[in-house]
Amino acid sequence: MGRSPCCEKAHTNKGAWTKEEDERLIAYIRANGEGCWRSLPKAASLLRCGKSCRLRWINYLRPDLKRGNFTEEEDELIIKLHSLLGNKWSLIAARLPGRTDNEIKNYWNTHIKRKLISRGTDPATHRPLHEAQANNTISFFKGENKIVEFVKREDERNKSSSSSSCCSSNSSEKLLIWRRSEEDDDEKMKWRCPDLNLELSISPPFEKKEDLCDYNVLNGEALIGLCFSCKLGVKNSSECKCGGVFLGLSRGVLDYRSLETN
DNA sequence: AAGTAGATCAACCGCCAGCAA
DNA sequence: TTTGCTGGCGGTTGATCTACT
Repeated sequence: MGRSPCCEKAHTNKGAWTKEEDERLIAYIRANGEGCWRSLPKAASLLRCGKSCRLRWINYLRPDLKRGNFTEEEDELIIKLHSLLGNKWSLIAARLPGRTDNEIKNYWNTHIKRKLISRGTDPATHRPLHEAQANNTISFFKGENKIVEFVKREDERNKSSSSSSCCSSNSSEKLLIWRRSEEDDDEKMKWRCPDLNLELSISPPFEKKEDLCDYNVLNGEALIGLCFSCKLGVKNSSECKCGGVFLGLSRGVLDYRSLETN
Protein backbone atom coordinates (compact mmCIF):
# COMPACT_ATOMS: atom_id res chain seq x y z
CA MET A 1 0.00 0.00 0.00
CA GLY A 2 1.42 3.33 -1.02
CA ARG A 3 1.82 6.40 1.03
CA SER A 4 -1.20 8.66 1.03
CA PRO A 5 -0.66 12.03 -0.60
CA CYS A 6 -0.17 15.07 1.60
CA CYS A 7 -3.19 16.67 -0.03
CA GLU A 8 -5.66 16.28 -2.85
CA LYS A 9 -3.43 16.39 -5.92
CA ALA A 10 -6.19 16.25 -8.50
CA HIS A 11 -7.45 19.73 -7.81
CA THR A 12 -4.25 21.59 -7.09
CA ASN A 13 -2.12 23.81 -9.27
CA LYS A 14 1.53 23.00 -9.78
CA GLY A 15 4.49 24.89 -11.12
CA ALA A 16 5.28 28.55 -10.91
CA TRP A 17 3.11 30.72 -8.70
CA THR A 18 1.11 33.54 -10.23
CA LYS A 19 1.06 37.07 -8.85
CA GLU A 20 -2.51 36.59 -7.78
CA GLU A 21 -1.70 33.43 -5.85
CA ASP A 22 1.17 35.21 -4.14
CA GLU A 23 -1.08 38.08 -3.15
CA ARG A 24 -3.70 35.74 -1.74
CA LEU A 25 -1.16 33.86 0.29
CA ILE A 26 0.44 37.04 1.62
CA ALA A 27 -2.94 38.54 2.48
CA TYR A 28 -4.05 35.40 4.27
CA ILE A 29 -0.88 35.06 6.35
CA ARG A 30 -0.90 38.75 7.21
CA ALA A 31 -4.43 38.41 8.46
CA ASN A 32 -4.19 35.04 10.16
CA GLY A 33 -0.53 34.25 10.65
CA GLU A 34 1.21 31.00 9.82
CA GLY A 35 -1.13 28.36 11.07
CA CYS A 36 -1.96 24.93 9.80
CA TRP A 37 -0.47 24.64 6.33
CA ARG A 38 -2.74 21.79 5.37
CA SER A 39 -5.88 23.78 5.89
CA LEU A 40 -4.44 27.07 4.64
CA PRO A 41 -5.02 26.56 0.90
CA LYS A 42 -8.74 26.07 1.39
CA ALA A 43 -9.01 28.93 3.85
CA ALA A 44 -7.09 31.22 1.52
CA SER A 45 -8.95 30.02 -1.59
CA LEU A 46 -5.78 28.70 -3.15
CA LEU A 47 -5.67 25.67 -5.38
CA ARG A 48 -2.35 24.63 -3.96
CA CYS A 49 -0.98 21.94 -1.74
CA GLY A 50 -0.28 23.10 1.81
CA LYS A 51 3.34 22.15 1.45
CA SER A 52 3.59 24.25 -1.66
CA CYS A 53 2.14 27.24 0.21
CA ARG A 54 4.59 26.79 3.03
CA LEU A 55 7.53 26.57 0.64
CA ARG A 56 6.42 29.60 -1.32
CA TRP A 57 6.02 31.65 1.82
CA ILE A 58 9.26 30.57 3.47
CA ASN A 59 11.46 30.75 0.41
CA TYR A 60 10.03 33.68 -1.45
CA LEU A 61 7.28 35.73 0.15
CA ARG A 62 8.39 36.18 3.74
CA PRO A 63 8.96 39.90 4.36
CA ASP A 64 12.25 39.42 6.19
CA LEU A 65 14.00 37.79 3.27
CA LYS A 66 17.15 39.34 1.97
CA ARG A 67 17.23 39.17 -1.80
CA GLY A 68 20.21 39.73 -3.97
CA ASN A 69 23.72 38.43 -4.26
CA PHE A 70 25.61 36.80 -1.47
CA THR A 71 28.42 38.84 -0.03
CA GLU A 72 31.97 37.59 0.33
CA GLU A 73 31.41 37.42 4.10
CA GLU A 74 28.32 35.28 3.60
CA ASP A 75 30.28 33.01 1.25
CA GLU A 76 32.93 32.42 3.83
CA LEU A 77 30.43 31.89 6.60
CA ILE A 78 28.57 29.32 4.53
CA ILE A 79 31.81 27.50 3.82
CA LYS A 80 32.72 27.44 7.49
CA LEU A 81 29.28 26.32 8.58
CA HIS A 82 29.18 23.65 5.92
CA SER A 83 32.56 22.34 6.95
CA LEU A 84 31.16 21.98 10.42
CA LEU A 85 27.57 20.91 9.84
CA GLY A 86 27.61 19.27 6.43
CA ASN A 87 24.48 19.53 4.29
CA LYS A 88 22.34 20.76 7.16
CA TRP A 89 21.01 23.64 5.12
CA SER A 90 18.35 24.66 7.59
CA LEU A 91 20.90 24.97 10.39
CA ILE A 92 23.21 26.93 8.13
CA ALA A 93 20.36 29.18 7.04
CA ALA A 94 19.47 29.84 10.66
CA ARG A 95 22.80 31.60 10.97
CA LEU A 96 22.40 33.75 7.88
CA PRO A 97 19.61 36.23 8.53
CA GLY A 98 17.32 36.72 5.58
CA ARG A 99 18.58 33.67 3.71
CA THR A 100 16.66 30.45 3.25
CA ASP A 101 17.86 26.89 3.29
CA ASN A 102 16.79 26.45 -0.32
CA GLU A 103 18.65 29.55 -1.40
CA ILE A 104 21.82 28.50 0.38
CA LYS A 105 21.58 24.98 -0.97
CA ASN A 106 21.24 26.30 -4.52
CA TYR A 107 24.03 28.76 -3.99
CA TRP A 108 26.27 26.06 -2.63
CA ASN A 109 25.63 23.78 -5.58
CA THR A 110 26.04 26.48 -8.22
CA HIS A 111 28.75 28.74 -6.84
CA ILE A 112 30.54 27.65 -3.73
CA LYS A 113 31.32 24.12 -4.86
CA ARG A 114 33.13 25.53 -7.86
CA LYS A 115 34.82 28.16 -5.76
CA LEU A 116 36.21 25.53 -3.41
CA ILE A 117 37.32 23.30 -6.24
CA SER A 118 39.15 26.22 -7.82
CA ARG A 119 40.90 26.71 -4.48
CA GLY A 120 41.93 23.08 -4.55
CA THR A 121 39.53 22.16 -1.77
CA ASP A 122 37.15 19.24 -1.88
CA PRO A 123 33.68 20.75 -1.19
CA ALA A 124 32.49 17.53 0.42
CA THR A 125 35.28 17.17 2.92
CA HIS A 126 36.86 20.64 3.00
CA ARG A 127 40.19 19.03 2.64
CA PRO A 128 42.73 19.44 -0.14
CA LEU A 129 41.53 17.81 -3.34
CA HIS A 130 44.56 15.62 -3.83
CA GLU A 131 44.01 14.09 -0.40
CA ALA A 132 40.37 13.49 -1.03
CA GLN A 133 41.21 11.73 -4.27
CA ALA A 134 43.85 9.64 -2.59
CA ASN A 135 41.44 8.46 0.06
CA ASN A 136 38.44 6.57 -1.23
CA THR A 137 36.71 6.36 2.11
CA ILE A 138 36.02 9.97 2.84
CA SER A 139 33.78 10.52 5.75
CA PHE A 140 32.68 13.57 7.57
CA PHE A 141 34.17 13.55 11.01
CA LYS A 142 32.29 11.62 13.63
CA GLY A 143 31.77 14.60 15.84
CA GLU A 144 29.32 16.00 13.34
CA ASN A 145 26.21 14.55 14.91
CA LYS A 146 27.15 15.94 18.29
CA ILE A 147 27.62 19.36 16.78
CA VAL A 148 24.36 19.23 14.89
CA GLU A 149 22.50 18.07 17.98
CA PHE A 150 24.05 20.82 20.01
CA VAL A 151 23.24 23.53 17.48
CA LYS A 152 19.67 22.30 17.10
CA ARG A 153 19.21 22.23 20.84
CA GLU A 154 20.51 25.73 21.25
CA ASP A 155 18.40 27.00 18.37
CA GLU A 156 15.32 25.55 20.00
CA ARG A 157 16.26 27.07 23.29
CA ASN A 158 16.81 30.47 21.73
CA LYS A 159 13.43 30.36 20.03
CA SER A 160 11.74 30.24 23.41
CA SER A 161 14.06 32.66 25.12
CA SER A 162 14.31 36.39 24.64
CA SER A 163 16.72 36.97 27.48
CA SER A 164 19.88 38.89 26.90
CA SER A 165 22.71 37.14 25.26
CA CYS A 166 25.86 36.09 26.99
CA CYS A 167 27.54 36.19 23.66
CA SER A 168 27.58 38.48 20.72
CA SER A 169 24.26 38.68 18.96
CA ASN A 170 25.84 39.55 15.67
CA SER A 171 24.78 36.59 13.66
CA SER A 172 27.19 36.87 10.84
CA GLU A 173 28.98 34.61 12.98
CA LYS A 174 31.99 33.66 14.62
CA LEU A 175 32.22 30.11 13.87
CA LEU A 176 35.46 29.03 15.29
CA ILE A 177 36.88 25.67 15.77
CA TRP A 178 36.99 24.35 19.16
CA ARG A 179 38.13 21.50 21.16
CA ARG A 180 36.12 20.12 24.01
CA SER A 181 36.89 17.64 26.69
CA GLU A 182 34.56 17.95 29.61
CA GLU A 183 35.87 16.05 32.55
CA ASP A 184 32.73 16.13 34.66
CA ASP A 185 29.94 15.71 32.15
CA ASP A 186 31.39 13.59 29.47
CA GLU A 187 28.26 11.79 28.31
CA LYS A 188 26.68 15.09 27.50
CA MET A 189 29.47 16.94 25.86
CA LYS A 190 32.56 14.88 25.40
CA TRP A 191 33.29 14.19 21.81
CA ARG A 192 36.16 13.61 19.57
CA CYS A 193 36.91 13.42 15.90
CA PRO A 194 38.72 10.13 15.76
CA ASP A 195 38.64 9.56 12.04
CA LEU A 196 40.18 12.86 11.11
CA ASN A 197 43.48 12.44 9.45
CA LEU A 198 45.52 15.16 11.00
CA GLU A 199 48.64 14.36 9.19
CA LEU A 200 48.14 17.38 7.05
CA SER A 201 50.86 19.34 5.52
CA ILE A 202 49.10 22.51 6.62
CA SER A 203 49.00 21.45 10.23
CA PRO A 204 51.36 22.47 12.95
CA PRO A 205 51.39 20.05 15.86
CA PHE A 206 48.52 20.14 18.27
CA GLU A 207 49.45 22.05 21.37
CA LYS A 208 47.51 21.34 24.51
CA LYS A 209 46.73 24.19 26.86
CA GLU A 210 45.66 23.27 30.34
CA ASP A 211 43.18 25.01 32.61
CA LEU A 212 41.22 26.68 29.86
CA CYS A 213 37.67 25.86 29.09
CA ASP A 214 38.44 26.07 25.42
CA TYR A 215 40.72 27.55 22.90
CA ASN A 216 41.59 27.27 19.33
CA VAL A 217 44.61 27.87 17.30
CA LEU A 218 44.41 30.38 14.55
CA ASN A 219 47.31 31.04 12.31
CA GLY A 220 49.57 29.75 15.00
CA GLU A 221 48.03 31.97 17.64
CA ALA A 222 46.16 30.56 20.58
CA LEU A 223 42.74 32.14 21.01
CA ILE A 224 41.89 31.72 24.59
CA GLY A 225 38.77 31.78 26.64
CA LEU A 226 35.91 30.95 24.31
CA CYS A 227 33.48 28.35 25.49
CA PHE A 228 32.08 25.63 23.33
CA SER A 229 28.77 27.32 22.67
CA CYS A 230 30.28 30.66 21.78
CA LYS A 231 32.60 29.01 19.33
CA LEU A 232 29.55 27.59 17.64
CA GLY A 233 28.11 31.06 17.39
CA VAL A 234 25.11 29.99 19.44
CA LYS A 235 23.39 32.79 21.24
CA ASN A 236 22.19 32.59 24.83
CA SER A 237 23.71 29.22 25.33
CA SER A 238 23.10 27.42 28.55
CA GLU A 239 26.51 25.88 28.00
CA CYS A 240 28.26 29.23 27.87
CA LYS A 241 31.10 29.39 30.32
CA CYS A 242 33.23 32.13 28.94
CA GLY A 243 31.05 35.11 29.66
CA GLY A 244 30.74 36.14 26.10
CA VAL A 245 34.24 37.09 25.09
CA PHE A 246 33.84 36.85 21.40
CA LEU A 247 35.96 37.06 18.33
CA GLY A 248 34.82 38.35 15.03
CA LEU A 249 34.17 36.14 12.12
CA SER A 250 36.88 37.78 10.15
CA ARG A 251 39.31 36.10 12.43
CA GLY A 252 37.54 32.80 12.56
CA VAL A 253 38.70 29.92 10.49
CA LEU A 254 37.76 26.34 10.49
CA ASP A 255 40.77 24.65 11.84
CA TYR A 256 40.80 20.95 12.40
CA ARG A 257 44.15 21.26 14.02
CA SER A 258 42.44 22.02 17.26
CA LEU A 259 40.32 18.92 17.17
CA GLU A 260 41.91 16.32 19.30
CA THR A 261 41.98 12.77 18.11
CA ASN A 262 42.21 9.50 19.92
C1' DA B 1 18.85 35.55 -35.96
C1' DA B 2 18.79 30.81 -34.65
C1' DG B 3 20.43 26.99 -32.27
C1' DT B 4 22.79 24.96 -28.43
C1' DA B 5 24.95 24.24 -23.98
C1' DG B 6 25.56 25.49 -19.51
C1' DA B 7 23.97 27.99 -15.40
C1' DT B 8 20.50 29.26 -12.27
C1' DC B 9 16.90 28.72 -9.02
C1' DA B 10 11.91 27.95 -7.88
C1' DA B 11 9.37 24.17 -6.97
C1' DC B 12 8.42 19.33 -6.29
C1' DC B 13 9.14 14.72 -4.21
C1' DG B 14 9.73 11.51 -0.78
C1' DC B 15 11.52 10.57 3.65
C1' DC B 16 11.62 11.32 8.54
C1' DA B 17 10.66 12.97 13.28
C1' DG B 18 7.40 14.55 16.49
C1' DC B 19 3.04 14.40 18.21
C1' DA B 20 -1.64 13.03 19.41
C1' DA B 21 -5.12 9.63 19.62
C1' DT C 1 2.79 0.29 21.46
C1' DT C 2 0.85 1.36 17.14
C1' DT C 3 -1.03 4.26 13.72
C1' DG C 4 -1.95 8.32 11.16
C1' DC C 5 -1.20 13.13 10.44
C1' DT C 6 1.62 17.12 9.87
C1' DG C 7 5.56 20.03 9.30
C1' DG C 8 10.19 20.19 8.05
C1' DC C 9 14.15 18.80 5.58
C1' DG C 10 17.48 17.53 1.84
C1' DG C 11 17.86 15.82 -2.81
C1' DT C 12 16.42 16.42 -7.32
C1' DT C 13 14.03 18.17 -11.37
C1' DG C 14 12.87 21.06 -15.00
C1' DA C 15 11.68 25.67 -16.77
C1' DT C 16 13.90 29.76 -17.76
C1' DC C 17 17.79 32.65 -18.58
C1' DT C 18 22.35 33.71 -20.46
C1' DA C 19 26.40 33.17 -23.10
C1' DC C 20 28.41 31.44 -26.89
C1' DT C 21 28.84 29.74 -31.70
